[in-house]
Amino acid sequence: MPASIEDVAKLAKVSISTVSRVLNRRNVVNPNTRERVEKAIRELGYRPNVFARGLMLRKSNIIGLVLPDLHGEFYSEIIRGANEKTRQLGYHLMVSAAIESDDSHDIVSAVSNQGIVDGLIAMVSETNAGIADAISTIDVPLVVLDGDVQGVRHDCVVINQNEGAAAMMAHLIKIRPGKPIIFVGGNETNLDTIDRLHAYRSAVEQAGGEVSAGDIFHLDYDYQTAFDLGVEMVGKWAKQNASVFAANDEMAAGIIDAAIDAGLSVPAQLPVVGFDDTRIAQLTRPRLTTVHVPMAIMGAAAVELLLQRIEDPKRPATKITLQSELIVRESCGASPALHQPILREIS
Amino acid sequence: MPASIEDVAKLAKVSISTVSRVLNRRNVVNPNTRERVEKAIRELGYRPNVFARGLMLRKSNIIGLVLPDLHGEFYSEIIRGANEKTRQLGYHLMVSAAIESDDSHDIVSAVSNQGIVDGLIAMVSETNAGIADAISTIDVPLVVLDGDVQGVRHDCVVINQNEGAAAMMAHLIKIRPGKPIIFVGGNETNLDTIDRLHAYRSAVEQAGGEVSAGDIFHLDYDYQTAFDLGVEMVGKWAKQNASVFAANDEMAAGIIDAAIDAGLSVPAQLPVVGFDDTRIAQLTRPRLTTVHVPMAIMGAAAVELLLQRIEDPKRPATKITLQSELIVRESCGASPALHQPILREIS
DNA sequence: CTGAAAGCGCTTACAG
DNA sequence: CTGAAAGCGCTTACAG
Repeated sequence: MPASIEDVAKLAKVSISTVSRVLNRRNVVNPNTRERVEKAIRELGYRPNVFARGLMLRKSNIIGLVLPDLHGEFYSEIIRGANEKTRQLGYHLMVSAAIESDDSHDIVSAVSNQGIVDGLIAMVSETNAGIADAISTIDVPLVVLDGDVQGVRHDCVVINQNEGAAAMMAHLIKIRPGKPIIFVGGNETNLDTIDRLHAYRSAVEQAGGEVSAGDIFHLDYDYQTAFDLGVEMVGKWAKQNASVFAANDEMAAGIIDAAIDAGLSVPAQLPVVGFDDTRIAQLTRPRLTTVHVPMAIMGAAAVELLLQRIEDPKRPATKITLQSELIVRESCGASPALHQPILREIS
Repeated sequence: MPASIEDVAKLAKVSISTVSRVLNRRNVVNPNTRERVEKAIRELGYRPNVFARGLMLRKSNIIGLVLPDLHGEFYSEIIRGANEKTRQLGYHLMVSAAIESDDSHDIVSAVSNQGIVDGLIAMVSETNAGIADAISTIDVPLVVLDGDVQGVRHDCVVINQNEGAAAMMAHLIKIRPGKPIIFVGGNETNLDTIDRLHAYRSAVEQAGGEVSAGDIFHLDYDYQTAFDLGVEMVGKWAKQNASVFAANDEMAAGIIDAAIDAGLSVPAQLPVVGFDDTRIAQLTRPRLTTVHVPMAIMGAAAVELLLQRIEDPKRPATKITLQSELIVRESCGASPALHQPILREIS
């Protein structure tokens, strides 16, 4: 049984009020008294009981992070950024992600309904996700990542994907003017895919082209399915002098590998670009031209925002927009030197 | 202000004792009464206060997971496995990882000293880490991942790396009998590297070879440093008809890329193999021959073990050993068909 | 500057 | 089967 505040009080021959005061550095405690108390605390190895404290203060110093998934670098980078900021600011991080067996409601309640977190960061990556409903029922400060939830007042941090995606499209169009660009996205209801596809359409139309349904594919962000698609399509795409714009790096890698297996040279016969700028982007050969998305920073920014909200519950809702950035490597067929001028043109 | 147990009691016209009883499904409560109470609970949207409950029960249903780092797939897979099992068993997961600014003591205390977790899973990956000291001071049930901590009674789950590493070495020796094998490890104090290097030495000696200091390199598990080393050494290694045994997939990828950039063909002129079987292993060309390490399972097993210990504090300390497994792909120069016979020989 | 006392929201013997 | 009461370990007015 660990020492309680009463044990400390007895040892230091003061009341528990005084012990509590030195703990919370409130009103000035007499230096001598304080020293006695501190000595007792040390001797007893006393640490305040979090539950008793939480009961009074209604604060746990724990924030929750709810993710739709835990596969891949994308999410782990968010956790990494959130962990760092959380620790720096003296909080703790409770992480929860969807598992196969649960509907999205469970995920949120798993971390929030217990009432133990002081606030919640939730990533909403699907438009149709019940997670949005679930979120709308929670009653702690909330920061939404990536998406938006109707009907709840909340802060959010999003990535301006449009910017990076538009730069990428401009880049591809510049390299192969008038040639088709294939879009390989994730699920149709996935918010990131929606954003990136939107940028794709705009760019194609703006360039005077026409968006063809046959140029758009919806997969699942995985290497293997993209590889399989590539096996089937890569020859045809090369014949059209097309380029491939994949909505994440893994799918780009899959398509590149399929192309190479088919004896095509990337980028010469088929430029392929990705999105996210994960580690994978530097491991493929050719190295991936992609769009950098600051995932760890997103996690950290969310934590900061949330803690500000916890401190001041009625500050105006804030939206932080992080910029994405075109990273030109080898898989698009343009030397990095080409990069600057192009960027300038579209800005 | 959320509803309290008293609000429920009033609405249902019973005492708080009765409300508490229906909540905890203790002694049979009269069905009629129970129904009244449950109705009140529903109407009020009542949820028990975790802090008050924790104060009485001394239980938070939160377990802590302390990791040395959060970069890369290795750790994220552990989190994924732990998250799944934790949720299945009705617990919550608090994650904490080292950040640059702290000494290892901070990491552990960040999650355990608050006294809020019911138990702790800690990964110890360095022999010299102060984290071991820090861990020895904690007073909740503990499961150690990968390493071992002196002087504390604890359960642990480890990977039998020796098995996979030995199989890999036998495989390499079989392919190029009598030729040198280069070992590229992580830090010298890293437990995984120590294990893998040990298997390396044994295998070389057992094959009648001699371990040469010049064949052993200690890097940092990163792609880039391995690539740099490769740039420098790859030609020499190829001339010696050597093979390269890297202690993780990323470094193997770095060396492969360096070899290819140098105009060498992998595996024909330089077989290179990895360790861990992360996603990267399937993205490299040639695909990596590597050793599969069940990371997610390790995370899940640790959670299970911890919860068993929490339930029964005096059960004997248990050690779970998970097997690693040689995965033959392309980068070693042996067709998978060769795989089975070789495995049989060494077993 | 310090102490006695109330109260946070629960659980759990103890009576009835 | 149900209620009154004590107690978990804190914080915080309120007096002094």
